[in-house]
Amino acid sequence: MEIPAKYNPAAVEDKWYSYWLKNKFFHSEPNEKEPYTIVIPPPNVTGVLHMGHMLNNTIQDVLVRRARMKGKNACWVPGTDHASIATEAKVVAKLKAEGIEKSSLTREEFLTHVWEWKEKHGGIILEQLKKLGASCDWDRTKFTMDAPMSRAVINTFVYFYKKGLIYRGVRMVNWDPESLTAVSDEEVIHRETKSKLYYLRYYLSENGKPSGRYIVIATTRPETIMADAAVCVHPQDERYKDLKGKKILIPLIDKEIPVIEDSYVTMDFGTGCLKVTPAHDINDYEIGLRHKLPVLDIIDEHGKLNEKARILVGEDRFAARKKIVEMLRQGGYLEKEEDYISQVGYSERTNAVIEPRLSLQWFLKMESLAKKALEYVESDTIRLIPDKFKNTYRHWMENVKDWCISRQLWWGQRIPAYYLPGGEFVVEPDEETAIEAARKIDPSVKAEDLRQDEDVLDTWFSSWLWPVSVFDPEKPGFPDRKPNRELAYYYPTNDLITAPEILFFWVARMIMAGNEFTGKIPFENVYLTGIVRDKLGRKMSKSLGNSPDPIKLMESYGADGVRVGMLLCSSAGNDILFDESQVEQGRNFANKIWNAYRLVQGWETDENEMQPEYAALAVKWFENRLNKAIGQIEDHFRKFRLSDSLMTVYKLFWDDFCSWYLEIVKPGFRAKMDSATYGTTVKFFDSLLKLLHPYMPFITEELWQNLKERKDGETLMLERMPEEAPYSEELLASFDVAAQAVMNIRNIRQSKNISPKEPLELHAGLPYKDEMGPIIRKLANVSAIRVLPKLETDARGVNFMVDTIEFFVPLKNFIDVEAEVAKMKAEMEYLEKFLKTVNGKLSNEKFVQNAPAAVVEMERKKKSDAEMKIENLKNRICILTKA
RNA sequence: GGGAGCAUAGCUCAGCUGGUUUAGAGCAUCUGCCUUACAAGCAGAGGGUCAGGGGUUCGAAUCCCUUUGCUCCCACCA
Repeated sequence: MEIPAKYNPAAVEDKWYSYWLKNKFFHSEPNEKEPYTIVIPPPNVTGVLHMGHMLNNTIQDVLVRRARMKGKNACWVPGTDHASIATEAKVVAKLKAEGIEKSSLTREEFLTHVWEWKEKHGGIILEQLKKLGASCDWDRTKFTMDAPMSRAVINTFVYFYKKGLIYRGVRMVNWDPESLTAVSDEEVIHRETKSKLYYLRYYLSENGKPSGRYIVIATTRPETIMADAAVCVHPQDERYKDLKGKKILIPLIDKEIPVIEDSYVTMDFGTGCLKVTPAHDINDYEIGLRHKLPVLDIIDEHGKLNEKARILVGEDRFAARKKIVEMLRQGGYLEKEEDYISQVGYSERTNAVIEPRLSLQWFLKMESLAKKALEYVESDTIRLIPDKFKNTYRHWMENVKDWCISRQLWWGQRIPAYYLPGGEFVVEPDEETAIEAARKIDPSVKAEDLRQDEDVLDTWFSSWLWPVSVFDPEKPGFPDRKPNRELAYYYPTNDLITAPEILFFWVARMIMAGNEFTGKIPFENVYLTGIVRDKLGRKMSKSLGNSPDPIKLMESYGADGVRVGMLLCSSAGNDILFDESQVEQGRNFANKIWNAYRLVQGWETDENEMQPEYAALAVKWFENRLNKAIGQIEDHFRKFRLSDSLMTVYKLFWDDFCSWYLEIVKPGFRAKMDSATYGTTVKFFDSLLKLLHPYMPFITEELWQNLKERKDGETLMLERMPEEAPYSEELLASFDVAAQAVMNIRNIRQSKNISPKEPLELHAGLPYKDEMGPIIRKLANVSAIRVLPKLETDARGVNFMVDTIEFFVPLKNFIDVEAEVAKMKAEMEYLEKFLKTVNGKLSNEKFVQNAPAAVVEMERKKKSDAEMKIENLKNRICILTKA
């Protein structure tokens, strides 16, 4: 059968993926084997695949496939996250485009729309992962809002509430006026933003009327002055000593406020006077608490001024800022304005400027949870890879603040707090138990009197249960409950592959929840991938349009090619600068494998043919080479050096197998191959396909299926990975000498214009052992190798050295003596310099005394080798110049 | 403002406990080749003051200090 010269991934990938699915090769059930478990970091249910997912999931798939081939019961649990803010925002936008306002819908109506959207778009990303070859156990696919998963969330809320760790309180929260919800500290991104610092005159009050005297206050937020509760100066500030106990009037509205003293104020910033606005600034709020100042909230949930502001009511905060500046200017209150760069908080989800806002929220106390979570990482019970993230992890855990877990959204798990008409509330997993509990407070309460909290829980409050709840959703919330069979078998999971940006959002919290409910860690290793950037180092984003479409990429380069491209440039924790040329390299590698297969399968064998000597030697050498590489690969995996492991296989296949092994055993034109060599070659190919499979599942399955007759239901996926075996370093070294000789002879042919078809003779000096002679003869077309105790050279031929072995290739014609001598002189110069540094070391008594014996010995060998080489060159130059 | 990390070939990175390192790989570049598996290939070649400076040491890309330049994390001095 004619095989095309180029590998066509499209013809192969879908075929094998459905074969794997059909045979349920990805499916795992608890059994007597050792488990290997990964839970996927659940992507947003409405998301589409981006390059970050590609990297992340390729790594997971490599680890899972490899574990499976090492005989473990590998289980990779896939799923999606309901992502409350992101999903709700998307659906709100979609409804708006259809002319429907969220506010016109009831909660139930809105949720129906979201579920519809989820059914339609949810899972696109999972389908895309299949294109990548991800060997997830799809039968286990979970969604964070599946009924059992949601119940787990509710149960944990009730658990922590009853444990006293969840409380409700009025706090300054980060308010997102776009999505109309509070967000956690971690979801606020601070960016330097150009703004202005306004210097305003606040007049001293004389019986409620402005006196002639004023003080100047610097502010970036003049639109909040109506909410000022005081003016604050530093107690030690001499300039304002006489203001003590005085009253000040807020400009424009002439409201009287006190002057207070607090050491929070920095004397040398601005004017040393601070306006205190407890409702709209976190620090001011704290000052307000210390001085018992009234809190006047003048900005509503949309970021507009409300009627309490008295002026500019209904204006957006930014419009109001412009307008009030104008009013202040006209009123003579504006002393000056300066350009100013300040750190402004933006919502991670909507990019709206965060408004500090007082509101009633639910919080989880973190201190006790964080303690244990820190210990696990500090003691390396959980390993972070790379471990430089331990520092940031520690810093966060030591400075952890209570977690605001309520969100003013509808999409998510609704907080199971039920309010009685009297204002009291109970926290219970469902309405029935809530009524029972409520009746203990007020026996007359009826079911319809209870009102459930309107808010839902932060998405991370559900995803922190993920490694537990995907196996046993009944367990979270009940630490004493016996784990089910699945949890007992698969948990703790082995490796977690995720991005460092969610180390705190997610990883740390999974450790907390895992420990709380199972008493165990959720995973052993956390491999933190870098951010995928474009080749200019910019983060890939939709707005920049610098992110390639992963699906298109796979269509043009093949999934295997893309996987290889991603892996080659990704070391743990480093950002990866993505460039299509890397993917091209992956595709080229797939093509190389394809063509090696074409070569091997095209060979015809002859039972009666004897195995040539060169083939026997090549087999012996490659066996050793393979074993060495397997050891190196094992080592790389132990250290999570995935790109190095791939590079090792890459070179093993391309350089050692294709460029050397196959070239040696390749029979002459139209000749047949002996069946022993053929059989071994197929065996080697088989081993290589196994080593390659975790990185390149599709092409390897395709070739493995064709390499021999296979039965239906057989798969490379479940074959055993070749195992480490001893090898001989001497044998490999001996081959290297031969390989060097071959390369030198090829070089000579090229520079002297001698056809590869013309046989040459080779003379070798004494340290040479002719173990690999047949290989040199075959690859370099050498008719005979003469090993001579004393090499005799003349101007009719070229010499070269491999290590300290001298070779000579006699030629028919005289050579260009001048050029040859020049080359050797350059070589000699290099060696003499080298010798000088070595001699420098050896003549240094302190070195000889202090350095380890082995190091000194090494230097001595360097010295004698260099001396010997120089001697050889001298002789040769002497012979050539005399002749 | 505080903390952490990084800086090695044109690019992406190795270099692990200081000693086969006058520093390696892959890609890219250049020069030959459409040689009967592969031009998505083959055979060669060039390319580096290990960011700058100082120190420790017999010995430094590696350890310490410092300068510069990037990156990240934390922190709302209005």
